[in-house]
Amino acid sequence: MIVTRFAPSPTGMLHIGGVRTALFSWLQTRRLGGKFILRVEDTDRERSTDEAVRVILEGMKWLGLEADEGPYFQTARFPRYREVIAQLLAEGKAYRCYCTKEELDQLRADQMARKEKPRYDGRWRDRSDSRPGVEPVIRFKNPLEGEVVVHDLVHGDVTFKNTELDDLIIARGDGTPTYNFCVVVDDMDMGVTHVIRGDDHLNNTPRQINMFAALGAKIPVFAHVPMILGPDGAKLSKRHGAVSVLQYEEDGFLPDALLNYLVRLGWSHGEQEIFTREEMIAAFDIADVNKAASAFNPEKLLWLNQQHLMRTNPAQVVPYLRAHLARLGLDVPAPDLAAYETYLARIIIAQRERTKTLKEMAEACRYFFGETVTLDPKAAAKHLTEEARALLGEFSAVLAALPLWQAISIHEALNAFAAGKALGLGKVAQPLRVAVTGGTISPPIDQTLELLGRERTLSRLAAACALRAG
RNA sequence: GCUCCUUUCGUCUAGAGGCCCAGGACAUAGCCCUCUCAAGGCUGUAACACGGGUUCGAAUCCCGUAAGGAGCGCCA
Repeated sequence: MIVTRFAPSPTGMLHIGGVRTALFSWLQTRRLGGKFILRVEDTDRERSTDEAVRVILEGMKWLGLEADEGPYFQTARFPRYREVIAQLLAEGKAYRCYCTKEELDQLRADQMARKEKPRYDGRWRDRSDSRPGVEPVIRFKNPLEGEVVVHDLVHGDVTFKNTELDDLIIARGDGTPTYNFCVVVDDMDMGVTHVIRGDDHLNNTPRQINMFAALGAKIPVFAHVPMILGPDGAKLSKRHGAVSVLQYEEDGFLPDALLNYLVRLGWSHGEQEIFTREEMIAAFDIADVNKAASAFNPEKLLWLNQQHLMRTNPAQVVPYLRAHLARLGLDVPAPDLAAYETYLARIIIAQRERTKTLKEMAEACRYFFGETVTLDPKAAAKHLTEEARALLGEFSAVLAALPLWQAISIHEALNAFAAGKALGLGKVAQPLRVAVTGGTISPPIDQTLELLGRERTLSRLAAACALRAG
């Protein structure tokens, strides 16, 4: 069985870069029935925030990337790390280093001056004495020679020389463990078989492999996925894209659309652009992921969101639309909840091909709620002219007499009415639209009227006709 | 500076030596459809970073160069 994990650090907001890594890990386990673990790497207690943890948990839930295990918190595992450190120390695979920060800074500065790669020189590696007044850090004894080969599913084999690696710190002066060490212990303890993470970690991997080896653990398979760049090709920043994943919920995106967009960054399956969750699961393989970073393209996300809006069963969209209507104070369920939701589903069908997000859709739906409607002054001035209002007055009598209140019959009545007046359809439909929706944009007028119902249609027409009458 | 990674239309990508004077998608331009806005359909503009090799033949293999990125922390 394959085991993957998503291990975000709650020092910044979970954004789409992290989400895509999570998605890749999750997908890789779904097809083959593996296990997906969520682990919060919160060892940096200074910079970790509760808010960031909340975003991770809520974001993953919103996206439906539910973990099979966890969330684990590294801060809860400190005793275990201490235990492993003691073991390494006892086995001579780690040692205490009494260097002060000043000493290390000096060492680095000297090396830089000599144009060398800055690294710890191992000066305490073979000492067994101590230095009073200095709380020692614990360093891992990295092999001095040989090579480490990272077998990477996206990059292939990447070779590092051990001479390029130094003895990294695995526990700070205060005894707390550091990232590179915790990851190894966790991945070992949790039986992680596939480490899928951003390629900014590729350089850390050889050290981690050496630690896995020192602990006698099985070395997992790695897959370092490329980063996501901002639309301008620069590193993702707060100005574009590096916002909390929950922002996308607020902006009106469907989780599946966001996931679909992200899965296509660095991965493809023939010429297919639109994937349901199930299709992604069936087609995805981490080994097919590209090596190069890709830029985030908000337009394509928008397009995909609409595609999903148009293809998803309206009943499934209803709860999402309701959340956005609620934000506008428009979600007032009728006593008959089922009827209300059916009504919303019909609205969704009418609106989905002209709105790209749920937020837009909710805003475009204002005139479907409430009795009256506010007229857009410009639209009214242009379309509700005196003769237009006369037409509307006449036509409303036709509507009032219509035996069946259905789009088809409304459509026929409208056609006949316009033909009778020798007018183009637009000459009647557009004033009608303005009178009844307040603006110039809506679904086809027959559908709009059907959804509005006869009562509201007639009262709004009457209101429009009464407008500045005389 | 050193080590590692990356490089096909503006963007996401297809392409694993001849099927490619490079295909699809978003965006963009034009046309069609049309009661508005859309959606949809059709057509167009647009790319193999550069330089050397290898080969009958290279986007695909090799070597350089350039440009980006990452790591080199008692951050994760």
